[in-house]
Amino acid sequence: MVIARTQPFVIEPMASGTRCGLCEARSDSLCSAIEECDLVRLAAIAVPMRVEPGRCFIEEGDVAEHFFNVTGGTVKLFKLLPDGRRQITGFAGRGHFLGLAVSSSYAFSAEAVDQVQLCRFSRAKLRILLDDFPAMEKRLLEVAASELAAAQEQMLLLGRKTARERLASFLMGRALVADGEMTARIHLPMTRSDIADYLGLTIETVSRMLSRFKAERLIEIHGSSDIVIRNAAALETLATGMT
Amino acid sequence: MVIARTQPFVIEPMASGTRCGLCEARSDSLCSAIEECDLVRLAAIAVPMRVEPGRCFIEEGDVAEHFFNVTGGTVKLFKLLPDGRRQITGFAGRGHFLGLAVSSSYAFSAEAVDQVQLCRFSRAKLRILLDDFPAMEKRLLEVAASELAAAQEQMLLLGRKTARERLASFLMGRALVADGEMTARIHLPMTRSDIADYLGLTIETVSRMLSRFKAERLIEIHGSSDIVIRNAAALETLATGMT
DNA sequence: CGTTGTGTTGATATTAATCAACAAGTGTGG
DNA sequence: CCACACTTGTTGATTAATATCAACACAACG
Repeated sequence: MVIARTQPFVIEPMASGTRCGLCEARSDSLCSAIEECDLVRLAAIAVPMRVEPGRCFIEEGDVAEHFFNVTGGTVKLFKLLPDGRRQITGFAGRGHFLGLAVSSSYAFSAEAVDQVQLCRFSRAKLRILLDDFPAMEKRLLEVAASELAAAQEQMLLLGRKTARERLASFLMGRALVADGEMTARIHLPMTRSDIADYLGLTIETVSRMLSRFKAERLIEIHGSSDIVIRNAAALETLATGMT
Repeated sequence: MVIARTQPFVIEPMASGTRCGLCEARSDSLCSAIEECDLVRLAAIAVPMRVEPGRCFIEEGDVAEHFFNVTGGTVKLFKLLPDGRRQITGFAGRGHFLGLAVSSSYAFSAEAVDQVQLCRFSRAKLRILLDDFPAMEKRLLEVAASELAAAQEQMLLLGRKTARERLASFLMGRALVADGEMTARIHLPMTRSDIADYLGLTIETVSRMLSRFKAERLIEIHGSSDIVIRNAAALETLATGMT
Protein backbone atom coordinates (compact mmCIF):
# COMPACT_ATOMS: atom_id res chain seq x y z
CA MET A 1 0.00 0.00 0.00
CA VAL A 2 1.63 3.19 -1.18
CA ILE A 3 0.72 6.64 0.11
CA ALA A 4 0.99 9.21 -2.65
CA ARG A 5 3.17 12.20 -1.87
CA THR A 6 3.18 14.14 -5.08
CA GLN A 7 -0.07 12.89 -6.55
CA PRO A 8 -3.44 13.53 -4.93
CA PHE A 9 -4.50 9.93 -5.26
CA VAL A 10 -3.20 6.39 -5.20
CA ILE A 11 -3.69 3.94 -8.00
CA GLU A 12 -3.95 0.45 -6.61
CA PRO A 13 -3.77 -2.84 -8.43
CA MET A 14 -7.23 -4.36 -8.64
CA ALA A 15 -7.78 -6.92 -5.92
CA SER A 16 -8.22 -10.42 -7.30
CA GLY A 17 -11.85 -11.41 -7.46
CA THR A 18 -12.99 -7.78 -7.85
CA ARG A 19 -14.94 -7.49 -11.03
CA CYS A 20 -14.88 -3.72 -11.53
CA GLY A 21 -15.54 -0.47 -9.75
CA LEU A 22 -18.86 0.06 -11.40
CA CYS A 23 -20.09 -3.27 -10.17
CA GLU A 24 -19.44 -2.36 -6.57
CA ALA A 25 -21.82 0.54 -6.93
CA ARG A 26 -25.22 0.62 -5.28
CA SER A 27 -28.21 -1.04 -6.82
CA ASP A 28 -29.57 1.96 -8.72
CA SER A 29 -26.31 2.52 -10.57
CA LEU A 30 -24.95 1.14 -13.79
CA CYS A 31 -25.05 -2.43 -12.52
CA SER A 32 -28.16 -3.65 -14.27
CA ALA A 33 -26.92 -2.28 -17.57
CA ILE A 34 -23.53 -3.82 -17.05
CA GLU A 35 -24.97 -7.29 -16.75
CA GLU A 36 -25.50 -7.24 -20.47
CA CYS A 37 -22.06 -5.92 -21.18
CA ASP A 38 -18.63 -7.41 -21.41
CA LEU A 39 -17.37 -7.30 -17.84
CA VAL A 40 -13.90 -8.27 -18.86
CA ARG A 41 -13.66 -5.26 -21.15
CA LEU A 42 -15.04 -2.97 -18.46
CA ALA A 43 -12.63 -4.28 -15.85
CA ALA A 44 -9.77 -3.70 -18.28
CA ILE A 45 -10.37 0.05 -18.37
CA ALA A 46 -11.39 0.57 -14.72
CA VAL A 47 -8.59 1.96 -12.56
CA PRO A 48 -9.32 1.56 -8.83
CA MET A 49 -7.96 4.44 -6.74
CA ARG A 50 -7.84 5.61 -3.18
CA VAL A 51 -7.85 9.27 -2.13
CA GLU A 52 -6.89 10.51 1.33
CA PRO A 53 -9.12 13.00 3.20
CA GLY A 54 -8.62 16.59 2.05
CA ARG A 55 -6.95 15.62 -1.21
CA CYS A 56 -8.29 17.29 -4.30
CA PHE A 57 -8.41 14.95 -7.29
CA ILE A 58 -10.32 17.07 -9.78
CA GLU A 59 -9.32 20.71 -10.03
CA GLU A 60 -10.96 23.57 -11.89
CA GLY A 61 -9.25 23.88 -15.21
CA ASP A 62 -8.37 20.20 -15.43
CA VAL A 63 -9.04 18.77 -18.81
CA ALA A 64 -11.88 16.44 -18.04
CA GLU A 65 -10.54 13.25 -19.48
CA HIS A 66 -11.72 10.99 -16.73
CA PHE A 67 -14.97 9.74 -15.41
CA PHE A 68 -15.25 8.43 -11.85
CA ASN A 69 -17.44 6.06 -9.94
CA VAL A 70 -17.27 6.42 -6.17
CA THR A 71 -17.08 3.02 -4.48
CA GLY A 72 -16.48 4.17 -0.92
CA GLY A 73 -16.24 7.30 1.24
CA THR A 74 -17.60 10.77 0.54
CA VAL A 75 -16.50 13.30 -2.05
CA LYS A 76 -17.42 16.98 -2.11
CA LEU A 77 -17.91 18.71 -5.45
CA PHE A 78 -17.54 22.47 -5.54
CA LYS A 79 -17.10 25.61 -7.54
CA LEU A 80 -15.10 28.65 -6.49
CA LEU A 81 -15.27 32.40 -7.04
CA PRO A 82 -11.99 34.27 -7.53
CA ASP A 83 -12.05 35.69 -3.99
CA GLY A 84 -12.41 32.26 -2.42
CA ARG A 85 -16.17 32.07 -1.93
CA ARG A 86 -17.13 28.45 -2.40
CA GLN A 87 -20.31 26.64 -3.32
CA ILE A 88 -20.43 22.91 -2.72
CA THR A 89 -22.76 21.57 -5.39
CA GLY A 90 -23.04 18.13 -3.90
CA PHE A 91 -21.65 15.34 -1.81
CA ALA A 92 -21.07 12.10 -3.68
CA GLY A 93 -21.01 8.79 -1.85
CA ARG A 94 -20.83 5.11 -2.79
CA GLY A 95 -22.38 4.54 -6.19
CA HIS A 96 -22.27 8.12 -7.39
CA PHE A 97 -20.70 9.18 -10.67
CA LEU A 98 -18.41 12.15 -11.11
CA GLY A 99 -17.84 13.86 -14.39
CA LEU A 100 -21.24 13.54 -16.00
CA ALA A 101 -21.62 17.30 -16.11
CA VAL A 102 -18.58 18.04 -18.18
CA SER A 103 -19.15 20.47 -20.98
CA SER A 104 -16.44 22.34 -22.82
CA SER A 105 -16.18 25.52 -20.78
CA TYR A 106 -17.15 24.12 -17.44
CA ALA A 107 -15.06 23.90 -14.33
CA PHE A 108 -15.50 22.29 -10.96
CA SER A 109 -13.35 20.63 -8.32
CA ALA A 110 -13.66 17.45 -6.30
CA GLU A 111 -12.08 16.75 -2.94
CA ALA A 112 -12.18 13.74 -0.64
CA VAL A 113 -14.06 14.39 2.60
CA ASP A 114 -12.92 11.19 4.26
CA GLN A 115 -10.96 8.30 2.80
CA VAL A 116 -12.42 7.69 -0.62
CA GLN A 117 -12.30 4.74 -2.95
CA LEU A 118 -13.21 5.17 -6.56
CA CYS A 119 -12.80 3.72 -10.01
CA ARG A 120 -11.40 5.92 -12.72
CA PHE A 121 -12.34 5.48 -16.36
CA SER A 122 -10.77 7.11 -19.37
CA ARG A 123 -13.53 8.93 -21.20
CA ALA A 124 -12.16 7.90 -24.56
CA LYS A 125 -12.07 4.23 -23.63
CA LEU A 126 -15.45 4.35 -21.96
CA ARG A 127 -16.94 5.95 -25.05
CA ILE A 128 -15.74 3.10 -27.21
CA LEU A 129 -17.26 0.65 -24.78
CA LEU A 130 -20.54 2.57 -24.67
CA ASP A 131 -20.83 2.33 -28.44
CA ASP A 132 -21.22 -1.42 -28.06
CA PHE A 133 -23.57 -1.26 -25.09
CA PRO A 134 -26.33 1.28 -25.55
CA ALA A 135 -28.02 0.03 -22.39
CA MET A 136 -25.18 1.54 -20.38
CA GLU A 137 -25.60 4.85 -22.17
CA LYS A 138 -29.28 4.76 -21.33
CA ARG A 139 -28.47 4.16 -17.68
CA LEU A 140 -26.09 7.12 -17.68
CA LEU A 141 -28.85 9.32 -19.06
CA GLU A 142 -31.12 8.23 -16.22
CA VAL A 143 -28.40 9.03 -13.71
CA ALA A 144 -27.81 12.46 -15.27
CA ALA A 145 -31.54 13.18 -15.20
CA SER A 146 -31.82 12.35 -11.52
CA GLU A 147 -28.75 14.49 -10.77
CA LEU A 148 -30.45 17.31 -12.61
CA ALA A 149 -33.60 16.86 -10.54
CA ALA A 150 -31.52 17.00 -7.37
CA ALA A 151 -29.76 20.14 -8.61
CA GLN A 152 -33.09 21.85 -9.18
CA GLU A 153 -34.28 20.89 -5.72
CA GLN A 154 -31.09 22.44 -4.35
CA MET A 155 -31.76 25.62 -6.33
CA LEU A 156 -35.10 25.87 -4.56
CA LEU A 157 -33.30 25.50 -1.25
CA LEU A 158 -30.62 28.08 -2.05
CA GLY A 159 -32.95 30.60 -3.61
CA ARG A 160 -36.02 30.43 -1.42
CA LYS A 161 -35.59 28.55 1.85
CA THR A 162 -34.66 30.10 5.20
CA ALA A 163 -31.54 29.01 7.11
CA ARG A 164 -33.72 26.90 9.39
CA GLU A 165 -35.41 25.21 6.47
CA ARG A 166 -32.09 24.58 4.76
CA LEU A 167 -30.67 22.78 7.77
CA ALA A 168 -33.83 20.72 8.17
CA SER A 169 -33.67 19.78 4.46
CA PHE A 170 -30.03 18.84 4.78
CA LEU A 171 -30.61 16.60 7.78
CA MET A 172 -33.63 14.91 6.23
CA GLY A 173 -31.68 14.38 3.02
CA ARG A 174 -28.89 12.77 4.97
CA ALA A 175 -31.36 10.58 6.83
CA LEU A 176 -32.61 9.19 3.56
CA VAL A 177 -31.03 5.87 2.73
CA ALA A 178 -31.63 3.50 -0.18
CA ASP A 179 -35.21 2.74 -1.20
CA GLY A 180 -36.49 5.97 0.31
CA GLU A 181 -36.19 4.61 3.84
CA MET A 182 -35.15 6.82 6.74
CA THR A 183 -32.62 6.25 9.44
CA ALA A 184 -32.57 8.22 12.68
CA ARG A 185 -28.80 8.09 13.07
CA ILE A 186 -26.86 10.38 10.79
CA HIS A 187 -23.13 10.54 10.41
CA LEU A 188 -21.76 13.79 8.98
CA PRO A 189 -18.25 13.19 7.65
CA MET A 190 -17.98 16.78 6.43
CA THR A 191 -17.09 19.85 8.53
CA ARG A 192 -19.45 22.70 9.46
CA SER A 193 -17.67 24.74 6.84
CA ASP A 194 -18.58 22.18 4.18
CA ILE A 195 -22.19 22.14 5.32
CA ALA A 196 -22.30 25.94 5.24
CA ASP A 197 -20.88 26.07 1.72
CA TYR A 198 -23.37 23.44 0.60
CA LEU A 199 -26.34 25.34 2.06
CA GLY A 200 -25.22 28.85 1.13
CA LEU A 201 -24.78 29.87 4.77
CA THR A 202 -21.94 30.62 7.20
CA ILE A 203 -20.51 28.16 9.71
CA GLU A 204 -21.91 30.25 12.57
CA THR A 205 -25.44 30.02 11.20
CA VAL A 206 -25.10 26.26 10.70
CA SER A 207 -23.85 25.84 14.25
CA ARG A 208 -26.58 28.04 15.70
CA MET A 209 -29.38 26.25 13.84
CA LEU A 210 -28.13 22.84 14.93
CA SER A 211 -27.94 24.07 18.54
CA ARG A 212 -31.47 25.39 18.21
CA PHE A 213 -32.77 22.08 16.84
CA LYS A 214 -31.09 20.40 19.78
CA ALA A 215 -32.67 22.84 22.26
CA GLU A 216 -36.02 22.15 20.63
CA ARG A 217 -35.51 18.40 21.02
CA LEU A 218 -35.69 17.86 17.26
CA ILE A 219 -32.24 16.25 17.25
CA GLU A 220 -29.49 14.97 19.51
CA ILE A 221 -25.89 15.91 18.79
CA HIS A 222 -23.12 13.48 19.66
CA GLY A 223 -19.64 14.80 19.20
CA SER A 224 -20.31 17.24 16.34
CA SER A 225 -20.41 14.69 13.56
CA ASP A 226 -23.11 12.30 14.70
CA ILE A 227 -26.73 13.27 14.97
CA VAL A 228 -29.86 11.43 15.98
CA ILE A 229 -33.18 12.63 14.65
CA ARG A 230 -35.73 12.75 17.42
CA ASN A 231 -38.63 14.43 15.65
CA ALA A 232 -38.54 13.52 11.99
CA ALA A 233 -42.06 14.80 11.34
CA ALA A 234 -41.26 18.28 12.60
CA LEU A 235 -38.03 18.40 10.61
CA GLU A 236 -39.80 17.20 7.49
CA THR A 237 -42.43 19.89 7.91
CA LEU A 238 -39.68 22.48 8.18
CA ALA A 239 -37.73 21.03 5.26
CA THR A 240 -40.66 21.23 2.89
CA GLY A 241 -41.26 24.87 3.74
CA MET A 242 -44.41 24.43 5.81
CA THR A 243 -42.78 26.59 8.46
CA MET B 1 -56.18 28.39 -35.82
CA VAL B 2 -57.91 27.32 -32.64
CA ILE B 3 -57.34 28.96 -29.29
CA ALA B 4 -57.59 26.44 -26.48
CA ARG B 5 -60.07 27.33 -23.75
CA THR B 6 -60.00 24.32 -21.52
CA GLN B 7 -56.54 22.99 -22.35
CA PRO B 8 -53.39 24.98 -21.65
CA PHE B 9 -52.03 24.39 -25.13
CA VAL B 10 -53.05 24.00 -28.74
CA ILE B 11 -52.16 21.06 -30.88
CA GLU B 12 -51.72 22.19 -34.45
CA PRO B 13 -51.51 20.08 -37.57
CA MET B 14 -47.93 19.98 -38.78
CA ALA B 15 -47.36 22.47 -41.57
CA SER B 16 -46.54 20.81 -44.88
CA GLY B 17 -42.86 20.89 -45.58
CA THR B 18 -41.96 20.91 -41.88
CA ARG B 19 -39.76 17.96 -41.14
CA CYS B 20 -40.15 17.80 -37.39
CA GLY B 21 -40.00 19.91 -34.29
CA LEU B 22 -36.61 18.60 -33.30
CA CYS B 23 -35.17 19.65 -36.62
CA GLU B 24 -36.21 23.23 -36.11
CA ALA B 25 -34.02 23.36 -33.02
CA ARG B 26 -30.80 25.29 -32.90
CA SER B 27 -27.55 23.83 -34.14
CA ASP B 28 -26.35 22.38 -30.84
CA SER B 29 -29.47 20.31 -30.38
CA LEU B 30 -30.46 16.86 -31.51
CA CYS B 31 -30.19 17.80 -35.17
CA SER B 32 -26.87 16.20 -35.99
CA ALA B 33 -27.94 12.95 -34.42
CA ILE B 34 -31.22 13.04 -36.22
CA GLU B 35 -29.55 13.18 -39.61
CA GLU B 36 -28.73 9.55 -39.18
CA CYS B 37 -32.19 8.65 -38.03
CA ASP B 38 -35.47 8.00 -39.70
CA LEU B 39 -36.99 11.45 -40.03
CA VAL B 40 -40.29 10.04 -41.12
CA ARG B 41 -40.59 8.02 -37.95
CA LEU B 42 -39.60 11.00 -35.82
CA ALA B 43 -42.11 13.27 -37.54
CA ALA B 44 -44.80 10.69 -36.94
CA ILE B 45 -44.49 10.96 -33.17
CA ALA B 46 -43.81 14.71 -32.94
CA VAL B 47 -46.86 16.76 -31.96
CA PRO B 48 -46.38 20.47 -32.69
CA MET B 49 -48.09 22.71 -30.14
CA ARG B 50 -48.58 26.33 -29.33
CA VAL B 51 -48.93 27.71 -25.80
CA GLU B 52 -50.24 31.20 -25.00
CA PRO B 53 -48.36 33.46 -22.56
CA GLY B 54 -49.05 32.63 -18.93
CA ARG B 55 -50.40 29.16 -19.65
CA CYS B 56 -48.96 26.38 -17.58
CA PHE B 57 -48.45 23.19 -19.61
CA ILE B 58 -46.53 21.08 -17.10
CA GLU B 59 -47.77 21.11 -13.52
CA GLU B 60 -46.26 19.67 -10.39
CA GLY B 61 -47.72 16.28 -9.86
CA ASP B 62 -48.28 15.60 -13.54
CA VAL B 63 -47.26 12.16 -14.59
CA ALA B 64 -44.31 12.94 -16.79
CA GLU B 65 -45.28 11.08 -19.91
CA HIS B 66 -44.15 13.70 -22.35
CA PHE B 67 -40.91 15.16 -23.49
CA PHE B 68 -40.81 18.59 -25.12
CA ASN B 69 -38.57 20.44 -27.52
CA VAL B 70 -39.03 24.22 -27.55
CA THR B 71 -39.08 25.54 -31.11
CA GLY B 72 -40.02 29.13 -30.38
CA GLY B 73 -40.68 31.54 -27.52
CA THR B 74 -39.55 31.29 -23.90
CA VAL B 75 -40.64 28.89 -21.19
CA LYS B 76 -40.02 29.24 -17.47
CA LEU B 77 -39.44 26.14 -15.37
CA PHE B 78 -40.11 26.40 -11.68
CA LYS B 79 -40.64 24.71 -8.37
CA LEU B 80 -42.94 25.89 -5.60
CA LEU B 81 -43.03 25.72 -1.82
CA PRO B 82 -46.41 25.15 -0.15
CA ASP B 83 -46.72 28.81 0.89
CA GLY B 84 -46.19 30.05 -2.65
CA ARG B 85 -42.49 30.84 -2.63
CA ARG B 86 -41.22 30.07 -6.10
CA GLN B 87 -37.84 29.22 -7.57
CA ILE B 88 -37.47 29.46 -11.32
CA THR B 89 -34.84 26.88 -12.20
CA GLY B 90 -34.39 28.04 -15.76
CA PHE B 91 -35.70 29.73 -18.85
CA ALA B 92 -35.89 27.51 -21.91
CA GLY B 93 -35.80 29.02 -25.38
CA ARG B 94 -35.64 27.73 -28.93
CA GLY B 95 -33.80 24.43 -29.05
CA HIS B 96 -34.12 23.56 -25.38
CA PHE B 97 -35.52 20.30 -24.11
CA LEU B 98 -38.01 19.93 -21.28
CA GLY B 99 -38.46 16.81 -19.28
CA LEU B 100 -34.93 15.45 -19.21
CA ALA B 101 -34.88 15.73 -15.43
CA VAL B 102 -37.78 13.47 -14.70
CA SER B 103 -37.24 10.99 -11.95
CA SER B 104 -39.94 9.15 -10.08
CA SER B 105 -40.57 11.47 -7.15
CA TYR B 106 -39.76 14.74 -8.83
CA ALA B 107 -42.04 17.64 -9.50
CA PHE B 108 -41.73 20.86 -11.43
CA SER B 109 -43.91 23.13 -13.49
CA ALA B 110 -43.51 24.84 -16.85
CA GLU B 111 -45.27 27.99 -18.02
CA ALA B 112 -45.09 29.96 -21.23
CA VAL B 113 -43.49 33.41 -20.78
CA ASP B 114 -44.51 34.65 -24.22
CA GLN B 115 -46.14 32.76 -27.05
CA VAL B 116 -44.37 29.44 -27.19
CA GLN B 117 -44.09 26.83 -29.90
CA LEU B 118 -42.96 23.37 -29.02
CA CYS B 119 -42.99 19.78 -30.16
CA ARG B 120 -44.36 17.19 -27.81
CA PHE B 121 -43.13 13.61 -27.80
CA SER B 122 -44.59 10.66 -26.01
CA ARG B 123 -41.85 9.24 -23.85
CA ALA B 124 -42.87 5.69 -24.63
CA LYS B 125 -42.74 6.27 -28.37
CA LEU B 126 -39.52 8.22 -28.17
CA ARG B 127 -37.93 5.42 -26.18
CA ILE B 128 -38.74 2.93 -28.90
CA LEU B 129 -37.21 5.25 -31.45
CA LEU B 130 -34.11 5.78 -29.31
CA ASP B 131 -33.53 2.05 -29.18
CA ASP B 132 -32.90 2.13 -32.91
CA PHE B 133 -30.78 5.29 -32.88
CA PRO B 134 -28.20 5.25 -30.11
CA ALA B 135 -26.65 8.45 -31.53
CA MET B 136 -29.73 10.35 -30.41
CA GLU B 137 -29.47 8.88 -26.94
CA LYS B 138 -25.85 9.98 -26.84
CA ARG B 139 -26.88 13.49 -27.83
CA LEU B 140 -29.49 13.58 -25.08
CA LEU B 141 -26.82 12.63 -22.56
CA GLU B 142 -24.68 15.53 -23.75
CA VAL B 143 -27.64 17.88 -23.39
CA ALA B 144 -28.38 16.60 -19.89
CA ALA B 145 -24.72 17.02 -18.93
CA SER B 146 -24.66 20.62 -20.09
CA GLU B 147 -27.93 21.33 -18.26
CA LEU B 148 -26.33 19.89 -15.16
CA ALA B 149 -23.31 22.15 -15.58
CA ALA B 150 -25.63 25.16 -15.93
CA ALA B 151 -27.54 24.09 -12.82
CA GLN B 152 -24.33 23.94 -10.82
CA GLU B 153 -23.32 27.37 -12.03
CA GLN B 154 -26.71 28.63 -10.86
CA MET B 155 -26.15 27.03 -7.46
CA LEU B 156 -22.97 29.07 -7.15
CA LEU B 157 -24.98 32.18 -8.01
CA LEU B 158 -27.79 31.43 -5.55
CA GLY B 159 -25.55 30.30 -2.74
CA ARG B 160 -22.66 32.71 -2.90
CA LYS B 161 -23.15 35.73 -5.15
CA THR B 162 -24.45 39.14 -4.03
CA ALA B 163 -27.60 40.68 -5.53
CA ARG B 164 -25.43 42.92 -7.70
CA GLU B 165 -23.39 39.98 -8.98
CA ARG B 166 -26.52 37.96 -9.65
CA LEU B 167 -28.01 40.66 -11.85
CA ALA B 168 -24.74 41.08 -13.71
CA SER B 169 -24.55 37.31 -14.26
CA PHE B 170 -28.13 37.25 -15.49
CA LEU B 171 -27.58 40.04 -17.99
CA MET B 172 -24.34 38.57 -19.29
CA GLY B 173 -26.00 35.18 -19.61
CA ARG B 174 -28.81 36.75 -21.61
CA ALA B 175 -26.31 38.56 -23.81
CA LEU B 176 -24.71 35.27 -24.75
CA VAL B 177 -25.96 33.99 -28.07
CA ALA B 178 -24.98 30.95 -30.09
CA ASP B 179 -21.26 30.13 -30.46
CA GLY B 180 -20.37 32.05 -27.32
CA GLU B 181 -20.80 35.39 -29.06
CA MET B 182 -22.22 38.39 -27.27
CA THR B 183 -24.88 40.82 -28.28
CA ALA B 184 -25.33 44.22 -26.67
CA ARG B 185 -29.10 44.30 -27.12
CA ILE B 186 -31.05 42.12 -24.75
CA HIS B 187 -34.74 41.46 -24.78
CA LEU B 188 -36.26 40.27 -21.51
CA PRO B 189 -39.62 38.62 -22.21
CA MET B 190 -40.08 37.73 -18.54
CA THR B 191 -41.34 40.03 -15.78
CA ARG B 192 -39.29 41.43 -12.90
CA SER B 193 -41.05 38.91 -10.73
CA ASP B 194 -39.73 36.09 -12.91
CA ILE B 195 -36.22 37.49 -12.81
CA ALA B 196 -36.42 37.81 -9.03
CA ASP B 197 -37.59 34.22 -8.62
CA TYR B 198 -34.82 33.04 -10.94
CA LEU B 199 -32.12 34.88 -9.01
CA GLY B 200 -33.45 34.24 -5.50
CA LEU B 201 -34.22 37.93 -4.90
CA THR B 202 -37.28 40.19 -4.61
CA ILE B 203 -38.68 42.29 -7.43
CA GLU B 204 -37.66 45.46 -5.59
CA THR B 205 -34.04 44.37 -5.39
CA VAL B 206 -34.03 43.47 -9.08
CA SER B 207 -35.49 46.83 -9.97
CA ARG B 208 -33.05 48.72 -7.76
CA MET B 209 -30.01 46.93 -9.14
CA LEU B 210 -31.05 47.57 -12.72
CA SER B 211 -31.59 51.24 -11.89
CA ARG B 212 -28.17 51.33 -10.31
CA PHE B 213 -26.52 49.75 -13.35
CA LYS B 214 -28.26 52.36 -15.44
CA ALA B 215 -27.07 55.18 -13.17
CA GLU B 216 -23.55 53.77 -13.45
CA ARG B 217 -23.80 53.73 -17.25
CA LEU B 218 -23.30 49.97 -17.37
CA ILE B 219 -26.60 49.53 -19.20
CA GLU B 220 -29.39 51.44 -20.92
CA ILE B 221 -33.00 50.53 -20.17
CA HIS B 222 -35.63 50.92 -22.85
CA GLY B 223 -39.18 50.32 -21.75
CA SER B 224 -38.49 47.80 -18.97
CA SER B 225 -38.00 44.78 -21.21
CA ASP B 226 -35.19 45.90 -23.51
CA ILE B 227 -31.70 46.53 -22.31
CA VAL B 228 -28.51 47.59 -24.02
CA ILE B 229 -25.21 46.66 -22.45
CA ARG B 230 -22.87 49.63 -22.45
CA ASN B 231 -20.01 48.25 -20.40
CA ALA B 232 -19.77 44.51 -20.91
CA ALA B 233 -16.32 44.29 -19.35
CA ALA B 234 -17.47 45.82 -16.07
CA LEU B 235 -20.55 43.61 -15.97
CA GLU B 236 -18.48 40.53 -16.70
CA THR B 237 -16.10 41.42 -13.88
CA LEU B 238 -19.06 41.73 -11.55
CA ALA B 239 -20.68 38.54 -12.82
CA THR B 240 -17.60 36.43 -12.16
CA GLY B 241 -17.35 37.68 -8.60
CA MET B 242 -14.32 39.94 -9.03
CA THR B 243 -16.28 42.67 -7.25
C1' DC C 1 -61.93 56.72 -17.28
C1' DG C 2 -61.56 53.78 -13.67
C1' DT C 3 -59.21 49.31 -12.98
C1' DT C 4 -55.57 46.26 -12.98
C1' DG C 5 -50.99 44.68 -13.57
C1' DT C 6 -46.25 45.98 -13.65
C1' DG C 7 -42.41 48.62 -12.36
C1' DT C 8 -39.91 52.13 -9.55
C1' DT C 9 -38.41 54.35 -5.42
C1' DG C 10 -38.28 55.40 -0.41
C1' DA C 11 -38.56 54.13 4.65
C1' DT C 12 -38.14 50.57 7.86
C1' DA C 13 -37.52 45.79 9.55
C1' DT C 14 -35.29 41.45 9.78
C1' DT C 15 -32.44 37.71 8.68
C1' DA C 16 -28.17 36.12 8.44
C1' DA C 17 -23.29 37.84 8.04
C1' DT C 18 -19.52 39.65 10.38
C1' DC C 19 -16.62 40.42 14.23
C1' DA C 20 -15.05 38.59 18.47
C1' DA C 21 -14.22 35.54 22.35
C1' DC C 22 -13.70 31.19 23.97
C1' DA C 23 -13.97 25.97 24.46
C1' DA C 24 -12.70 21.43 23.07
C1' DG C 25 -9.98 18.35 20.62
C1' DT C 26 -5.55 17.04 18.07
C1' DG C 27 -0.91 16.79 17.17
C1' DT C 28 3.96 18.29 18.16
C1' DG C 29 8.03 18.67 20.49
C1' DG C 30 10.50 19.58 24.62
C1' DC D 1 3.71 14.11 30.56
C1' DC D 2 2.69 18.62 29.64
C1' DA D 3 2.93 23.20 27.27
C1' DC D 4 1.98 24.86 22.86
C1' DA D 5 0.04 25.83 18.55
C1' DC D 6 -3.62 24.86 15.50
C1' DT D 7 -8.03 23.43 13.89
C1' DT D 8 -12.84 23.04 14.57
C1' DG D 9 -16.95 24.25 16.72
C1' DT D 10 -19.94 27.14 19.76
C1' DT D 11 -21.98 31.35 21.42
C1' DG D 12 -22.62 36.45 21.93
C1' DA D 13 -22.69 41.36 20.14
C1' DT D 14 -23.06 44.16 16.29
C1' DT D 15 -23.55 45.24 11.38
C1' DA D 16 -25.03 45.06 6.82
C1' DA D 17 -27.48 43.31 2.95
C1' DT D 18 -31.68 42.45 1.41
C1' DA D 19 -36.64 41.81 2.50
C1' DT D 20 -40.76 43.98 3.69
C1' DC D 21 -44.01 47.63 3.78
C1' DA D 22 -45.75 51.56 1.44
C1' DA D 23 -46.58 55.06 -2.03
C1' DC D 24 -46.79 56.25 -6.54
C1' DA D 25 -46.05 56.25 -11.85
C1' DC D 26 -47.34 54.31 -16.05
C1' DA D 27 -49.34 51.46 -19.58
C1' DA D 28 -52.83 48.24 -21.16
C1' DC D 29 -57.58 47.32 -21.25
C1' DG D 30 -62.45 46.88 -20.77
